Amino acid sequence: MSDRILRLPHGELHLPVFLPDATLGVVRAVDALDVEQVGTQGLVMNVFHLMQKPGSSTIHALGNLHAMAGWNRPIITDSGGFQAYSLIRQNPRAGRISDQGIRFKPEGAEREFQLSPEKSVQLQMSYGADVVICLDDCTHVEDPPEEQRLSVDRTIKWARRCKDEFTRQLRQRKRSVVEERPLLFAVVQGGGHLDLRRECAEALLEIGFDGYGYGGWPLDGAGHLLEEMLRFTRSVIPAEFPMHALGVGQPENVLACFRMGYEIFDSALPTRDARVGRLYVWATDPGSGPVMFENKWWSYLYIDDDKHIKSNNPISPGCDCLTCTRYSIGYLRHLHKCGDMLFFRLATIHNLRFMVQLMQALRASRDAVDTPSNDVLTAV
RNA sequence: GCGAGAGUGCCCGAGUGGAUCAAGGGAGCUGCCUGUAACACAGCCGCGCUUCGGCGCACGUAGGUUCGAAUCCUACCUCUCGCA
Repeated sequence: MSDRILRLPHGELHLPVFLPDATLGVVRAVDALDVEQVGTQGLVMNVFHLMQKPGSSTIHALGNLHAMAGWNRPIITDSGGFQAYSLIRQNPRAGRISDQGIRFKPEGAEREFQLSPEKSVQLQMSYGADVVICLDDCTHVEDPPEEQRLSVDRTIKWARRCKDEFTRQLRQRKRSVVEERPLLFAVVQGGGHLDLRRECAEALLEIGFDGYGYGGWPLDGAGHLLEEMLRFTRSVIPAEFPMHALGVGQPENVLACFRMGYEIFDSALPTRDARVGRLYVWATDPGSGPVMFENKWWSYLYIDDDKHIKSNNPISPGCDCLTCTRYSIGYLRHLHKCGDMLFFRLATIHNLRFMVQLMQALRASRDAVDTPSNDVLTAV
């Protein structure tokens, strides 16, 4: 079986991999053991949120991200570029982005925060992240060309500063510590412009990173995946580098991105969908044979639908998760309708299990066409 | 039993004679949700008809006054507080 593996300080990531978003240091509604038992390999956390809540000194006092969250497998930390961008896009008075970095004061916050490329890297490393992501200057596809230009220039400059800070931090580490170093990923911006995407990707490759991410909002106004842009960007980055489709988590979109060569995914969608009662269902039990991705291979189950009131079936036939092996759709619907918190946990466990199974199925589908080889991705 | 007060849509609650549909919350329902969302946002939200323009019935119940009543009057029912 061919296996593409990312070796990290806290373990390996077998690619492709989906990492649930534990933005604030927790996958909402579930505990670390739930996440682990479902087969999740790693989590994505976010410095933008964590530096505010609970704050860096508290995180350090609690033994850093892994100890704090009771999670001893890999953690990728996001730089905060996207979140700052989203915040400021929604409310221009909430912050400002300049060449120096980002200053922001979220509503309700006591003080102003600031993030620079250097600071983002310092924080991520000090928190004990396994993969550090460069601070990027995010845009929306529909933003004007001038802004895309500016975003690309800034993202490249910031990436260089992140790399410098990253190597500086590594050098300062004591030699006696024989732990594996974290990886550093850069993010390719460029909005909807092929030339800018290429320019950004090539400049980042020149600087040299362990992996790359597709940056910017990955969907168009109608919610469709920006396939052309994603495919093109992946094609510019050599195949030996893993690529992270940041924020892509809808199963269909994950499949599409995987086929383009993306192997790392993170999103709040599967867990959020779970919380609002939108559950993922396999058309056929993935444990009973290879998944045929050609047809309608999965569907949504809306737990509130009246037709489920007396359903004694599990959410997804054959699913081996705690929720499906133990509880019926009818009971889960009841839990949701009466607002019991248990629903959030059970639903989240199921959707996360679905994503793990999806990754296994994607890996199997690759094995069916690839020549067997062991391919361990090495650091630059 | 006596005295005082109160009964408004699923819940809370404004409204004390008149303009269009009983204000406004909450709950509920629909939609939205992809590197922030148990949030926020948008729509619906008394009942019955409808040729989709409307029509009829609803403010504890039943009568009454009035051109017109959730609003005023009478009786009854129910609840709350106080006194026995």
